[in-house]
Amino acid sequence: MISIFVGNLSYQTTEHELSSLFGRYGRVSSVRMMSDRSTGTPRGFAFVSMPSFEDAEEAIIHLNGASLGGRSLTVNEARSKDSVGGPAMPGRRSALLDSL
DNA sequence: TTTGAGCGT
Repeated sequence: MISIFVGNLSYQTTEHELSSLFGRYGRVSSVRMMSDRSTGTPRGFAFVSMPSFEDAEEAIIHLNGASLGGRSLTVNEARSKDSVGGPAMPGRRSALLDSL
């Protein structure tokens, strides 16, 4: 399972919007809109999970920089403090680096 | 408006 970070979202954007958008390029497993944990303030980003690297790669390449709700989306492999060292997992090629 | 949660060691 691959996690994809989607940033620069409009506050109007819904999980359903993202699901149908990403669904054009691959199989969407789940979409999570994030907001501030304690205040509930929208944080303007979301995570989309996809079942395979190929699905994620297609979605990232096609949707990074795309326009949604008047904003330019930021789309790339998710990282978090638990996945140290950047977007790609060890032994895997990064869709982003591969497309550059 | 840009990387999710926990809080211990």
